[in-house]
Amino acid sequence: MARVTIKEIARRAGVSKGAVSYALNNQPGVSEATRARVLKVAAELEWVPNRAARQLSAARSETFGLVLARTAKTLGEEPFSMGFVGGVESVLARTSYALALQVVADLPAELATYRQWAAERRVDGVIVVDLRVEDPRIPLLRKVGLPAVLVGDPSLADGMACVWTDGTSAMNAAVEHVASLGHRAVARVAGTPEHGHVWIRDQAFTAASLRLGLDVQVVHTDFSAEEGATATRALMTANPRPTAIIYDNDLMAVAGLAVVQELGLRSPHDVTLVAWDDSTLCRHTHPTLTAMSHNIVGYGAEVMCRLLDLLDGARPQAHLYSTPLLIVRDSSGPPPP
Amino acid sequence: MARVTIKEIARRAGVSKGAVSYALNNQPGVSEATRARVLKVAAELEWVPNRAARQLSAARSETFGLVLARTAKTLGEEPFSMGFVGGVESVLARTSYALALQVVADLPAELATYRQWAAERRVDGVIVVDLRVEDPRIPLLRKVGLPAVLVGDPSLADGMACVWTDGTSAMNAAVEHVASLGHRAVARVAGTPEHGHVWIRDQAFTAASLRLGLDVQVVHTDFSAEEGATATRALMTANPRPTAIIYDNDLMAVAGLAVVQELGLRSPHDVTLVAWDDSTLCRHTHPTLTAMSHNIVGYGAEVMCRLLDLLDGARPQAHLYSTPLLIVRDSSGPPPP
DNA sequence: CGTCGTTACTTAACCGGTTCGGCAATCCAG
DNA sequence: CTGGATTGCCGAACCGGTTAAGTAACGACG
Repeated sequence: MARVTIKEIARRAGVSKGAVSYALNNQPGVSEATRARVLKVAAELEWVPNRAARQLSAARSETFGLVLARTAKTLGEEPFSMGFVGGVESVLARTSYALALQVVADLPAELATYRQWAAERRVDGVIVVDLRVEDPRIPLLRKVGLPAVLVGDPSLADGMACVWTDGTSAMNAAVEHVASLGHRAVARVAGTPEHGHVWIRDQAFTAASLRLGLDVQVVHTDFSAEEGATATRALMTANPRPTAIIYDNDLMAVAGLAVVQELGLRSPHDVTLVAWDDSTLCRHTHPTLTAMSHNIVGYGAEVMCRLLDLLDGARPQAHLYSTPLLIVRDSSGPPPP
Repeated sequence: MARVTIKEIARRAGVSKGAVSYALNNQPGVSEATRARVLKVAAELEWVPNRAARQLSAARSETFGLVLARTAKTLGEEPFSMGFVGGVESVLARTSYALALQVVADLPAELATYRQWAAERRVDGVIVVDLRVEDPRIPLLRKVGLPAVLVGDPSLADGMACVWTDGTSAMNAAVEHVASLGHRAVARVAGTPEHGHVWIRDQAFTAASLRLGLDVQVVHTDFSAEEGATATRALMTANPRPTAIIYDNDLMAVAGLAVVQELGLRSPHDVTLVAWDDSTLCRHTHPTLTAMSHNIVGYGAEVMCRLLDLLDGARPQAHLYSTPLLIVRDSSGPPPP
C-alpha cells in the first residue's frame, strides 16, 4: 500500500498539484465543481496530509510545546501537571495540533529547550507554567519570538498573554475561614517562594493576618510530601503550636494530616487543616480535608484556548480563569479551648 | 536574523550542499579536513537542522508516540502515568528524539490515533501501555507497521516486544505476607479485569489463596479513589468481613484506609491493608501503608531504551523489568482475635 | 604507460506539500 | 464589437534537507 500524495490525487482528478492544494485547503482559485471532485478523490484514497511536507513549505509545525521543569518522580506525585496536561489535550483533540511535552530537570534546561525549539521551528507556540518572580523565560521567549501563554498572575507576566487564578482572593477566603472559626494562631506551609503564585499567596497571607490581627508563621518547602510532613511535625511539636494550618497543595496537606495523627492528635479537634488544589485525595482522607478547590483540567483547557486565540492574531491579554473556591470539609473546626 | 541552512554553510565553507550533509552526518564521502571545516562553520553559524526537512527526505520523524486512554481527571489523580512519562523523557533527553503525548478518551480513539500517526508518518515508534487481554492494538500496529514496545506480560504481547513486571510473583508475595501474619479472610480490590495486569493478578490471587487455603473475594473497580472507597465500605460492613485487603493501586488503598477509619476501625488492629505501586503517598498516611513497590520512573526509562533498541534493529523480545518488592509498613499486622 | 580502484567531491533528483506568475477562457462595461 | 477585469487552472519554483549517480584527480599495479 503505497503512500497517497496530492500528486496521485491530481492525476486521478485530472488537475494539477497546485489545484489540488487549493481545493484541499478551501482556498479560492478552483471552481466548486473541481473542488468537490478533488475532495471526493482524496476521501476515496484516504489521503492524509504529510505533516513534514506541510511544515516545510508552510513554516508551521502544527505543534505546541509544554516544558515541565520537574524530576520524573515529582511528576508522578503531584496532581497538578497531569490534570493540566489532560485539559490542554482535551482542547487540542478538536484541532489538528499536537502537543510536544518535554520534562526537564531545571530552569536552565527549560530555557535551552525553548531556544532549541525556536531554532528548529519545532513548535508554533508554548505554554509556560510555574511562572516566577522576574521570570527569565519571558525575555527569552520575546527574543526568540515564540508566541506564549503564561500560566500565572498578570503582575508577573510583563505584558505577555497570561491566564491566572486570583490567589489573593483565594488566600483571603482561606484565612477568613479559619479566623471566623476562632483561630488566632495560624501557620502556612508554602511552596518555594521563587514561584510566583507562592509569592503572591505569601503576600496575601501576611496582609490578611495583619488585617485580622492573627498570629502567623510561614514555612517554605519544595511542595513534596516529605517536606510537608517535616514542616507539620515542626509546627505541631512547637510550643505554642498553631491551631490551623493552610497548605500550598494537597499532597502536603495529606502528609500533614498523617503527622498530626501520628502525634496522637486529631483534626479538627486539635488543629484545622486547609489544603490547596483539591484533587480527589482531599475527599478520601479521614477526616476529609477542607480545600481551596479549582478545576485544574478546565484551567489547562482555558490556557490552550487562549494560545489558539493568540495564534489567530488576538493581541496578548491577561485572562482571569477563576478564583479557587473554599470547600469546607471535616478538617475544619473551632480551635481547642 | 535569517535562518541558517546547509546551503549557507556550503557557501561559506566553499563546498556543495551534499558535502555539507555528509560532513554533518558523519558519513563517508568527505575528507577529515573538509569535515572539520564544515563543522566549524556550522558551529559558528549556530546551525540547527530543520526537523521537517530532514523528516521529509529521510522519512524519519525523530519522534516517539505515547497514547494514554484516560480522562483528563483520572490522569491527574493516578501516580502511574506521569511517573512513567517522566522515566521515558529521562531517556529521551539524552537523544534527539521527541515525545508526542496524546491523551484520548477510550480505546477506539487510541486506535484511531495510531492509524493517523502511521498515515502521517508522525512517529517512528510507539509505547503501548495498559495492555489488555486480546488487545486490539496489537493487530492494528502490526498492520500499519508501527514499531512498538508493549508494557505488559509476554503472554499478552503475541510476540511483539514487551517489558513486564512479574505480577504473579508479586501477588504471591503479597498473599503469602498476609497469610503468614495469620489472615484467612482476604479480599482483593482490583482494577478493571480487561487490563492484562489485573487479569494476571486475579489468576495469581486465586491460585495463591487456593494453595494456602484462604477464604477470598475479589471486587473489581475502575481504579478510582471513589470506587476503592465504595468497595472497602462494602467489604468492611459485611459479616463476616475480611481481615486483610490487597489493593490494585495506592490511590484506592489510601481511600480504603480513610473508610476504615471513618467506620471507627483501625489498621492494622482491625484490618491489614496492602497497596500496590507504592508512590510516596503510602509513606505519608497514618498508619503508613504496606505496599508492593516498584520503580515506575525506571520502568518508563527501561521501556524507552527497549524502543530505541528496536529501532536500532534489535529483534522484538520480552524483557522482565523487575518484580515488585513487598515493603512492609505499619498497616500490616495479625488479624483481630 | 595504460588501466583500474579509491577518494573526495559535485550535481541533480527527490521527499510532499504551498504558492506565485502566467495564460486562456469567460464576463462585463463602454 | 472591443478592451479590460475576473475566473480557473497550469507549470514551476521553493521549503531544507538526503542521497544516488556522475566525475575529476590520484595512486597502485601489471
